[in-house]
Amino acid sequence: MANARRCRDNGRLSPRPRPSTDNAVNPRRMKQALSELIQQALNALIDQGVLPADIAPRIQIDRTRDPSHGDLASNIALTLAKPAGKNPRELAGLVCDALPAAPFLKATEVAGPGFINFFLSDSSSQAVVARVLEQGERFGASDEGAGRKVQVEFVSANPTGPLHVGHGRGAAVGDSLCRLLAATGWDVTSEFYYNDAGAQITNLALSVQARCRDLGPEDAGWPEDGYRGDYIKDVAAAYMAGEKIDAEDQHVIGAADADNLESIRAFAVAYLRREQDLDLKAFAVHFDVYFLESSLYDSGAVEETVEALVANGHTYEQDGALWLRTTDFGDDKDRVMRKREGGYTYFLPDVAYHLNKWRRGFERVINEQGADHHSTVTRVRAGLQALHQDIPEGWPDYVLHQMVTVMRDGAEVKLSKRAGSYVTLRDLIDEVGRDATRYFLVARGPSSQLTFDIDLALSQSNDNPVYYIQYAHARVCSVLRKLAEAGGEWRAESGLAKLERLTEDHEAALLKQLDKYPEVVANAARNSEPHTVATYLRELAGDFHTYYNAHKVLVDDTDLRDARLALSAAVRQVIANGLGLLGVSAPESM
RNA sequence: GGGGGUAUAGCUCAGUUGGAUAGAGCAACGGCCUUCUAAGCCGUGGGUCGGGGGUUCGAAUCCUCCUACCCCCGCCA
Repeated sequence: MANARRCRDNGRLSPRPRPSTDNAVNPRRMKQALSELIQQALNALIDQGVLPADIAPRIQIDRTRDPSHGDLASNIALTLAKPAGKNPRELAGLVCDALPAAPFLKATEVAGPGFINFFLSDSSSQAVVARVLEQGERFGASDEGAGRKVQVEFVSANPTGPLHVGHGRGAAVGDSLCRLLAATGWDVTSEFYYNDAGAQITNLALSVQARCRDLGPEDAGWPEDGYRGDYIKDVAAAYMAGEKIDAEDQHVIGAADADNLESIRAFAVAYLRREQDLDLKAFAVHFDVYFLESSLYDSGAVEETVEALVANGHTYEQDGALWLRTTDFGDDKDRVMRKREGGYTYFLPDVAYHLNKWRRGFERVINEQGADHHSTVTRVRAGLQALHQDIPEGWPDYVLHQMVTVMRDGAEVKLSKRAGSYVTLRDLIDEVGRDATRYFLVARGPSSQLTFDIDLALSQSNDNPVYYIQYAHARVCSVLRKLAEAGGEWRAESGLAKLERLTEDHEAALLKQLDKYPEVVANAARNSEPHTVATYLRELAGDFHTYYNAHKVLVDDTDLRDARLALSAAVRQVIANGLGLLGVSAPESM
C-alpha cells in the first residue's frame, strides 16, 4: 500500500447505532451499486471530454483476496486504458476522483497497476451479521432459478448388486446439486434411471437361479459371467423363502420356484432395488422419480424415436443393422441403433429417455455419471439433434466424476465381502459414518480422481475437515450453553445493536467470509460445483477457530460479549446452512 | 490410432470464470502453552503452476504443439 494513493475519503463513519439491511449494504446489490457509481464517474468523464463518448465498458467488480486491497475492487481503468489513450493509473485516479460519494464506502484508492479498491464502511461490513440472523436458514438462498424446472439424474445404478463407492460419489454430488438448485430457486426433480430388462438383468436372474439350485461359480451349470458376490445367495434364499419385498418402486413376493426364471428376475430386481434404497436412505439421498428403461419400450417411446430418426433421414442400413449417422453431429463414428438380430442398443432408449425429459419441460437437465460413460454424451446429444425438436445443442448438461480409490493404512482397498469385486457404499457408511462419507465424496472437484482415506475420515482431530467444520458449529453451541449455565441470557437484538464493537482483524475477516457465502452458493449451483461449498466451509471454520483462539467471546463487557455472540451465532448459522447443502449434519455437541 | 480428463509446495488439494506478491490443510522446522469456551496456539521455510510457443496492459486460467498418467473407443449398459 506504500504506493497507493488515497484519493478520497467518504468517511463519515455512520452514526447509526443499528446497521440495517438497507439496499446499499445488501451484498447482492453491493456490486451493482458500485457498478453504478463507476458508470456515473465514467459518464462524468465523458461529459468532460476526458473519455471518448463511444466507449462501452464492461464494469467488473471483484472481491479482493488481500484485505489490504480493501473489500472490493474494479479493474475498469485497466480495461479502458487503451481505448481512452491514457495510462491505467492515471485513468484510475480520474475515475476515482469522479466517483460520487456513497455512505457505504469508507475509502477508495488507486493501487497496483491501476486497480480501484473499495473499502466498505464498518457498519456495511458488520451488517452481514444481521442479515444472517434475520434470514436464518434462508441465508444464502436466492430466486435465481425463478421456479424453472431442472432435473438431476444421478446414481442410476442397474439393480444387479449393492451400490459401490463410485455410485456413492455420484449420490453425494448429485444430491448436493439438488439441494443447491432448490436453494437457488429452481424447481428440482431428482431422478434415478435404471435398466430392469437388459442382458445384465438376465444374467442376474440366471445367477440367482443357480444359487437357488445350490450351485456355485465352480460348479457345472453356473452361468457364464454370473454374478459371484455373496449377496446373490441372499437374494436366492429370500426368494425361496417367499419373502415379500417392498422397494421404493418395486413390490414383489418370492415365488420359491427355482424353475421360474421370469419370477426370479422380478424378485431379484425388487430385492436389489430395496437394498439400494436402504443404502441411499442411510446416505440421506432421496429420489423423486424412479424411471424404468422398460417403460420406454412399453409406452412405444423407443419405436417412436426410431421412426422419427428414420423419417428425418439420419439413418442408414448396413450389414443388416440400422445405423444413426451421429457423425453429422460431431461424433467420431456412426452408431448402431438396431442390431442385426432386431434388438436395440442401449443408446437408443437413452435418446428416447432424454426426449421424454425434454417433453416433461425441463429447461435444464444435469446428468451426473461416472466419467467412464463420457462417450454417451456426444451420442445422446447427437440423437436429440437428429430428432429435429429444436432441442438446444448443448442440452443436456453432464457432470462426470472420475474414479474413486479407497485407501486404508496406506494401501488400496479393493474388495468387499458382500460384493466380492468392489468396495460398497455401505461399507464406507458403516465404517466412517454418513457425514464423513458424504463430505469426502463431495469435497473434490468431480473431474479429479478421488482418494478416499479411511484413516483420515475416521480421525477425530482437526486434520479431518468434517470434524473441523462440525466442531466449529458445536463450539458456538457450547459457548451459548456456557453462557446459559452462568445465568447469562443472549438475545440477538442486543448483539445486533452493538455490532460496531466488532473491530478486530479476525472479526473483519469473518465478516467478509460470511458476506461471501451467498455468492458461493449461487456459483456452485450455476456451475454445478458443489465442492466449492465444502472448500468455503473449511475456510470459514478455520477463520472462526482462529478468531476463537485469539479472542474470548464471553467477556465481562456485555456489549462486546453480545456483539461477539451475534457474530458467532451467524457463523454457526452459515455453517449449518452450508453443511445442509452437502447433506452433512451440524451437531450441537461432539 | 481417435476422443475425454488430469498435471499447482514433500503429500492431499483449492484457486472467486483473465487480475495485484499463486493459497489452505497435513508433513517439516522454530517458538509458546500451571488449561481458559472443547481434540493446543503462534510463526518460518518450501513453487520454472508438466514443457515449448502464442493471444494482451496482465495467463495457473484462453489458443496451439509436445510429454506423462487415468478413462472410453462393442451390433454391452
